[in-house]
Amino acid sequence: MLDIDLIRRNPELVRQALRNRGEEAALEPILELDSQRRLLIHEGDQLRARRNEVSREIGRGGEGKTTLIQEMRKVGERIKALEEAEKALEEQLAALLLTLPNIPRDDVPVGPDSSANVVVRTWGEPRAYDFQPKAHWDLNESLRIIDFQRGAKLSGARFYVLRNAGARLQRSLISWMLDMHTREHGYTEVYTPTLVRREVMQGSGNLPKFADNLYHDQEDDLWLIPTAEVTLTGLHGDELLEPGSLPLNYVAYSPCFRREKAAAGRDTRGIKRVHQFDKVEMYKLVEPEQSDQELERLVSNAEEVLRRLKLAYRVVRLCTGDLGFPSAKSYDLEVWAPGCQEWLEVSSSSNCTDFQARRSNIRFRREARGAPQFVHTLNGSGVALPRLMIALLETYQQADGSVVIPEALRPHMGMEKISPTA
RNA sequence: GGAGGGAUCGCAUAGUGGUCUAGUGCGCCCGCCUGCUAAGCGGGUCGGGGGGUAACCCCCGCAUGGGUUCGAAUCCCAUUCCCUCCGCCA
Repeated sequence: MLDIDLIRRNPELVRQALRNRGEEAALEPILELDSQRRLLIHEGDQLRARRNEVSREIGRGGEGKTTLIQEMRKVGERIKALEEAEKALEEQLAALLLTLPNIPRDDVPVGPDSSANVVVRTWGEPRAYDFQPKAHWDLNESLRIIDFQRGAKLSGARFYVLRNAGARLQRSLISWMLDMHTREHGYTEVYTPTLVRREVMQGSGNLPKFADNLYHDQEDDLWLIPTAEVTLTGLHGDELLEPGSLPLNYVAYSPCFRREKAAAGRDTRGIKRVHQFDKVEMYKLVEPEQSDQELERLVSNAEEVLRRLKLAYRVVRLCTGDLGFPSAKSYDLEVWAPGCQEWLEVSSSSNCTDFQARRSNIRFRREARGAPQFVHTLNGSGVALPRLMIALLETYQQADGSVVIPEALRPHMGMEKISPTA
């Protein structure tokens, strides 16, 4: 949510910022509703002040009570009418404000779409092969650790079953990443619900605009999270954090659910794009001055996962047109998958500034007597599992169809190699 | 799913229609005093919104939403959450 005060004071700045994202925002209706709203508030406040005063007078038993009571009955009716009108305006205003995305940071390259993204660095060399590396779905023909048929039998297209070393690999990666982020990077591990109330989904920015991509239980109006970012945003919702509580650094493992309606027909082979996947998510709540530098740290924490697995990757700075709805600045990590010959997005780290904090009402106080202020929130995958596993399987495949487990993961995995099964 | 109890300022509590402009204690902040600390003394201490150049003024908020009333923390209705017990259950 954008600051209504900013829109009021500097609509041109907001308009241009959103235009850079490819969004033509209609700010006039917002400004119009806002000024109407303030007129109503003003009149209502004055009438309430008068009623309070007169009621006190009546209580003291002054003369002319009956006329005053008559008069106040009228005033009460007017107040009620004003309150109803005010409520309606506020709902309309909120509905409009909730559809505006965040304003990009100044150093975000301006561009229309992913073609204008900038590769800021690459790490590692893609391995050289003396055979033709296979895509993971072909590798899987002999490994048989991903069961697509039975996934579809259970739940339909874009669902899969992991078995044997496949399931074990995923579990090891989760635990290994959580250990790294908690023990070495200073994050606190949390485990959150996977179903959330509507307001929580709205707080992170997924509702109202992206209902299409979410699974929803109608009976209880609960929503399946597409990422733990949702619950980590809501975690401190409606809280006023005491001085000294920031920064807060969280890491959470969770399943993620996405309907992927917009990508129907794309990436249908393998496990690159699925309806349910697991992810380890990092999340920070920080003071506003810290958020830019914290984003760099967050990215580097995510990179560490790939470095230790010795996977070739690149860091991409997203341009204005490619930013996610709540993000002011984002980096993606893309890992090289030699089988499908593709850079796979395994992580996206964003500085959401005060956008989610406003929607979720997360504030802090600098000093004991200080005025409350919105925190800045950041999120970054650390990292998403299916694509990480694609990269691992494809990168470490051998000519005989086996896959060598990278050194760093062996203690957790308890094996050195995944071999084809009969 | 059933029965009962509860939700007031950071914490603890007072408050059962107008003197509540929500009191008191603890905690916290600022002073004073004092070798230091503690104690003591004095003052202050919530959030949101509106108006005003400002000093400041006003409105709203006692879980949430409605209702009754000139006036609601207080009365009525509904909902949510927490606790206890019963039933069911990984």
